[in-house]
Amino acid sequence: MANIKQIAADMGVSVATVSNALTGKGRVSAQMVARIKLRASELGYRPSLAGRALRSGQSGILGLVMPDLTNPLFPRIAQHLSLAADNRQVGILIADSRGNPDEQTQAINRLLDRGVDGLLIVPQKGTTPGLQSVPTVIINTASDPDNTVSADHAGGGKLIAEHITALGHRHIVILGVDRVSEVQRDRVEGMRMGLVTADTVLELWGEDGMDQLAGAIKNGATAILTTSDLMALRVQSHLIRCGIGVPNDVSLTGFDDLPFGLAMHPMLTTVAQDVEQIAKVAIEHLMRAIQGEQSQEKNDKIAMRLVTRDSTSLKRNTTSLETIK
Amino acid sequence: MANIKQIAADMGVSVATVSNALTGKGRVSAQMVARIKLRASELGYRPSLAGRALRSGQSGILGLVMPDLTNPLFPRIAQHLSLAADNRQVGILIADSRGNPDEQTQAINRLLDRGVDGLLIVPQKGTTPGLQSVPTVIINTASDPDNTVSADHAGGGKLIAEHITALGHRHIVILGVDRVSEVQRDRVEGMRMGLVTADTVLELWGEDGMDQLAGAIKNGATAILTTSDLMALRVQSHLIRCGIGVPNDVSLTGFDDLPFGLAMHPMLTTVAQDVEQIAKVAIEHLMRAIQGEQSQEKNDKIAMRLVTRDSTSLKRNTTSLETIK
DNA sequence: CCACGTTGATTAAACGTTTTACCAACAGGA
DNA sequence: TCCTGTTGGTAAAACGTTTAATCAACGTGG
Repeated sequence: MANIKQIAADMGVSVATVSNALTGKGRVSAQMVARIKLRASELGYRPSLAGRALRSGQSGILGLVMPDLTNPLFPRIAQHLSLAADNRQVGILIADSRGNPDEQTQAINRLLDRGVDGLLIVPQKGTTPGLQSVPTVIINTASDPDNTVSADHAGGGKLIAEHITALGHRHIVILGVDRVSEVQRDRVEGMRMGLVTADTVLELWGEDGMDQLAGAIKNGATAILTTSDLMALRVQSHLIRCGIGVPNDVSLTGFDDLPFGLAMHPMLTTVAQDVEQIAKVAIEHLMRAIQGEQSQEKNDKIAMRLVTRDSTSLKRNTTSLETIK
Repeated sequence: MANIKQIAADMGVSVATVSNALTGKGRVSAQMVARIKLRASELGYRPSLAGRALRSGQSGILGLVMPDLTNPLFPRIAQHLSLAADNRQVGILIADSRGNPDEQTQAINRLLDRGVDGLLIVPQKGTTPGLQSVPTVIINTASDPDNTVSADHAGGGKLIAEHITALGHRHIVILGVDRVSEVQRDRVEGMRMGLVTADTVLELWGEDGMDQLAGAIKNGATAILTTSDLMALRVQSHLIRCGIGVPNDVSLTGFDDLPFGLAMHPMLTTVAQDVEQIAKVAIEHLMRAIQGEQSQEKNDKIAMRLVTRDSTSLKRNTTSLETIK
């Protein structure tokens, strides 16, 4: 627990000189800088962030507000945010908004109480946190007005739709999880853009949609595009029970590239968010805003990446189902 | 940005009195306390954590060190830790050890630099972080020497093994993921304890083990106990290809109760960690240690919970496989 | 020789809080 | 009346850092 005063006394020099030497500001002779730095590291000196924060008015800490754990991207985003923050010598304080908009604002307030310099918010489904007293970046909500960075969900939908049409499929089912989610709607929107060359596109939602699947396939659908890997897993289980094979009878895709997609058989074709890039850009924007520089582009969409695996294949001319018929 | 000095000036009173009134220490008349509290809330006063930290030497912040994202419990633990921390008015600063023991010590150092009052560490597989300069609690590693709180992995294994023997199964396969992981070994250990009444127990590990599965079943095994839900999913996919039905021909269990277990068909029987309790106990221990009280029990095992779903069933006298044979 | 710019370092204030020591006023008991 | 204890409050220091203002010393050009 060596402090600046001890180093100063130890070397017969003033505290200001030590501070200047260590931070590189002010005017100190080169050799004095060297001697001070040496002695400081010998003593294992660690500047007190509290002292610095008090003086500078900046805590060097960002607040991260995360929704409930239904978002399976949480750990990866947090991990990469933490990495990006480390590179810039700032810390990340987490808060949990527990699925509830009220808790979300409370979480934000707790972080503000702690004096964070800025906020990273992954908002609750459908909510748009208002303007805060510190610079803020919204993560991963599609069509938000203000400073937001997000995966290009629509682009991802288009990507996977183009993949499926390139394989020759012309009768497609889109299966969404939840209509209220803006993200889900964006994904579906993108899929439709990529399906302009398709003959029929059937859009289904949720549990009910699932039940109509077998019928749709009997009517000629050869590909199912879901808006979530979890949904894709459920569809696959469902199809097996109906005696429908993936990808032989019907191609199936997910969304988000969750780890279990690799454990499925066949392994799931899906589309992945570039969480690393999202985190990097988010921190960049936020730090720029904190340093008072206005960022030119208020809205940033990070491209998604197609992950081609085994659950999609070329459209066959005669499927086993047709022979059954 | 009202501070204590402004409130003091505003009310014609000294800063010490304001501080005493707001913190409840010192001697201030009841009515003065009321007046000061009122005025403070009117002005939207928020105490500066920096000032307080500097004076008290305590930051009110705990550091959380997490391993790479292969641990799917990360978000839930973090979430509940954050909740438990909120209740005690402390913040949680996250750091990522990125799968690498060197990075782990670096992450710890970064947190110490930030002046955290204590550390919560979920260690890398196989590593045991040394004694730190601040109170520390290790989370979720089984047989660690010091202050650790963890799920009772062995107990969980025993639980699921007893479930399977209660269903009448007598020829069991245990399938582990990775022999290096202490957690995995503990789970297997527990399973064996629950299988004392079984006739044959075959212990397999990893990819190779998977390949021997079909053979084992031909030889009469009727239940497969895995040490991870992910593994169970892969096994199920594998068995389907071999024409082996779950649970009709063979019962299957996972470990950890990950979300996708509900999306599988049949839904996966597994065993769940009580992460909420783990988080609560961990924070309790840590706060006690920070406040200088020695906790009596250095090691805490939190019971796991059996989640019975559809992938396990009563042992049939004649399975479809036997009729095939 | 003087005015002056530069270099290297110091002094002191400031950030917001907590806390110890002190003080004034007052009441009660002897 | 004097001693003592209590109550309600204040003054000032302390935590560790940064930084604006100041200063001494030392050439240097005029």
